[in-house]
Amino acid sequence: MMKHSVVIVDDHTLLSQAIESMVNTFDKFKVLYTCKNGKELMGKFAESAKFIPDVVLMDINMPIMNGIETTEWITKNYPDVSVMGLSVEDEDSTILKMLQVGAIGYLLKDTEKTVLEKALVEIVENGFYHNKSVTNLLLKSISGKAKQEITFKERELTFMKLACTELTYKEVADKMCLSPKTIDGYRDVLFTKLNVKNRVGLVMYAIKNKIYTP
Amino acid sequence: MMKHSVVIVDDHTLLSQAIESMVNTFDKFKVLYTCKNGKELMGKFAESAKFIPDVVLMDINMPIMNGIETTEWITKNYPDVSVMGLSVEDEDSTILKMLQVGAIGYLLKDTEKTVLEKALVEIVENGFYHNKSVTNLLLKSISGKAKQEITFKERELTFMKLACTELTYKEVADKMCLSPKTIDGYRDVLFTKLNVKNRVGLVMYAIKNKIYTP
DNA sequence: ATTATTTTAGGGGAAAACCACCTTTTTTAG
DNA sequence: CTAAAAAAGGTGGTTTTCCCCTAAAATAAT
Repeated sequence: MMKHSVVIVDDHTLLSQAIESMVNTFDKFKVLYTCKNGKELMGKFAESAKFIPDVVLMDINMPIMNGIETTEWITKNYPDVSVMGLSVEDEDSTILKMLQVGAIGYLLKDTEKTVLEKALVEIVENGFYHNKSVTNLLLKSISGKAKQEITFKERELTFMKLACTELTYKEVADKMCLSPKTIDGYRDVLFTKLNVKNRVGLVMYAIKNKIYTP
Repeated sequence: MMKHSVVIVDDHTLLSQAIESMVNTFDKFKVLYTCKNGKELMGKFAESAKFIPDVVLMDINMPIMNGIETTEWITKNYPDVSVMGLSVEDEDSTILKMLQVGAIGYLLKDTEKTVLEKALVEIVENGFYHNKSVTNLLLKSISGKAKQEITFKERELTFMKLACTELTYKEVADKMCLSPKTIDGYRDVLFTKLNVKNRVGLVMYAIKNKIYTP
């Protein structure tokens, strides 16, 4: 029997190679190659049809081109390739986003070896894999409990980043070449929009949502 | 030839099992078992002498009992066991701390498979492994450039954590059953000690140093 | 061209945060 | 037992933040 081909995308070389070793112990699967980011994967795909696998195991947190963008690109241009998300974080919004852009399954990094194998088998045989947490998440999402996206204007993002520093609002206004009163306005809008009470709340929101990275 | 035994400690099951698969492909090494945290490892060591390996591959960021504490315990009680740190983060202070408590080497998670194998070989043959970044770090440390530890009292830590919330200092004082003026004092001491100008600076310090986790 | 809408800006006031300096109590160490 | 250090509390003041409300200017839509 022909083994199914797998490609692993993860910026941590050791991890991707370790997962490679593991996948290679599975009966029905073999690793074609590994990549450090989405860009590298795009290059491979373009290079030759031989480099297009059955399944991609995709880490979410990568520099250069992250898992979500890359997954979107794959499912759009190579709909026959199944993408499975792989991440240490189990934030609802991240998982949902992956599924929205076409990932066919999602695994947290602290799952058992056998679970990964079963997931891979299900993907190539049934075309999908959902573990319980994803199912629960989907249910939550459908029943409308998953919070809707909050979007920000460019200026608001700039302001938020500066609010995460030791600058006073007056100094922030200087940096942005605006009147302090305008900054006052941005702050008030964001406080309402994000439902926070003060600057610390704003800072926490920015960090939790990766608008500002400490 | 007898293979050297390796134990992997990492809270992410998939990763530890993946690394297990990889190590098992090395000629001279085989994995005895894997653990999810330091506590589990202590249990194993106590259970039977058969569970004491030649080398421990230790992740730093773990719940329950972290890599540093665990390493300290191992080197103190089982000096014949070599511990090698393994982490995604390359913060100077973390690596130094690992070496201080007796780790015999340190690898970032984005190293090549062959590097890991070479490191393991060096450890069992020469008794140590140092890659270039660790060497540089040691040089920096010796030349006194590595910043000295700042320590905190229990109260200060509690205060810092509460300062990272949307509570006002008055509310923080209530929570800690202290006068607002005492809180004022804590704040002033910390501002000076950490060289920050305002509450946002304090919050950032707490997050960067994992005193508060968002 | 005339509405909307968004962006920017401002006044005034209350609360919170910040800062410098001082006193008392409790702990710790010699 | 006592000197020193650390912790806790206090005065009084300045600056910053926060919040309500209004409005000109720029942009987009009809």
